[in-house]
Amino acid sequence: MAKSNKSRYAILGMLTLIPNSSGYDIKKLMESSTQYFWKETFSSIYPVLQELEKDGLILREENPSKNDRQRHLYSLTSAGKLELKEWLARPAELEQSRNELLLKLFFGDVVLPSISQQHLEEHQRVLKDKKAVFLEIQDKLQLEHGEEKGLPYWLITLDYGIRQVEAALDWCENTLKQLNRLKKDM
Amino acid sequence: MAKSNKSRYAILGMLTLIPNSSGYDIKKLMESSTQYFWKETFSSIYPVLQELEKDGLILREENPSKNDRQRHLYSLTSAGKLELKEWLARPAELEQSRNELLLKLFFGDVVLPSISQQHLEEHQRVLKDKKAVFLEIQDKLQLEHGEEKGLPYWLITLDYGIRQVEAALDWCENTLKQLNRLKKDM
DNA sequence: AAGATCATGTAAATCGTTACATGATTGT
DNA sequence: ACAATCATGTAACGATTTACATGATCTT
Repeated sequence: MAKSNKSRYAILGMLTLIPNSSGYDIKKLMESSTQYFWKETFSSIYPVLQELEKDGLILREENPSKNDRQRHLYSLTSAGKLELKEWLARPAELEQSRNELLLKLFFGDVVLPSISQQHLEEHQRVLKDKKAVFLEIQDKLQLEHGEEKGLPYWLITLDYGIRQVEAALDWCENTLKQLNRLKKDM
Repeated sequence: MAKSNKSRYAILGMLTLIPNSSGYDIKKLMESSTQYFWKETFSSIYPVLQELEKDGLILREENPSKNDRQRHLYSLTSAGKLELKEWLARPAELEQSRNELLLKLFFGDVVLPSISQQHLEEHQRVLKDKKAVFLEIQDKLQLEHGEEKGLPYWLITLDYGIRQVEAALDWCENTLKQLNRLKKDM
């Protein structure tokens, strides 16, 4: 029995969006779509593709066109599509990750407020960039993929990212003000 | 040279909040404070405590009071406090984690909208509970720790959690409406 | 007496990332 | 020619979680 590896489903899913694709293609697609909530490295993609083929969930094209380089092109089998659907129907587990910024702020009392402020300002910059990127993607998606049936779902995940970033930006601003007040009271 | 293990700093930090504490105490404190953005298991805490002691960053109390059980009580050394402060001054790395819910929604087109709705409704329930817990902690912190100098910093990290949860709840509500519209258009 | 929880630790499994290794093809 | 990037993979490492192992103490 194969590992209950979630990379498997991410890869199966990507192959529904771009059938007849290589590991390389899958990586590129993830980079331009799910990157901020799901990504894979080549080191995980290639072994998983081999596994999925062995399990009969995907099929490797035998005869790629002559002038195509040494690309291994895969497509979902019906068993693969079924497995994907079954996973989609199962409840999602939420794994909360560590947040080093919050940990540093939590111990903020141990150092000067200006240190916490610097962390926040840096975070603010990162968030602003992130938001700008999200908004660009939002525009591009609507312009270039307005026809595709998946669009509403892609926009939903983007919207999540935008809202989280906006909330974090509000928090940064508010927190920076608070830290200024703390400084004055010292 | 020891690993650049971030657990080390989390544990050093906890020992500034509750000096003369055991691994068990540290775990309990994390559970009631940093749990939602940072937690450790016993299996990581005990080895790290041994390492930190070996590195001279914490000191194990030699003579715990007679009737205290086999507890190992640790406190920061000045070298430990310095190391903590140095880490606090360094920029925080942000590790974004995977989000299985978003991945499932991203592939929402492959299944019926009602499946995505179910995921969202379940998520909504979890978020509401989480928010309620956060608000309780907020009250409790202000009532029971109103005097402590660390309080503003603890509240800052809580505020982050509350704002993120609220933004996620807004997103859930909005997304559920959208999915209803999608259903009608089918 | 029994169950909860206090208390510390090791071993194994798992998972993901980084480094390594190789080579073809395309664009300038 | 040369750089970029296309393209596929393996090996090693590191970090975290789960399982295992043990036993004391407190509460009812």
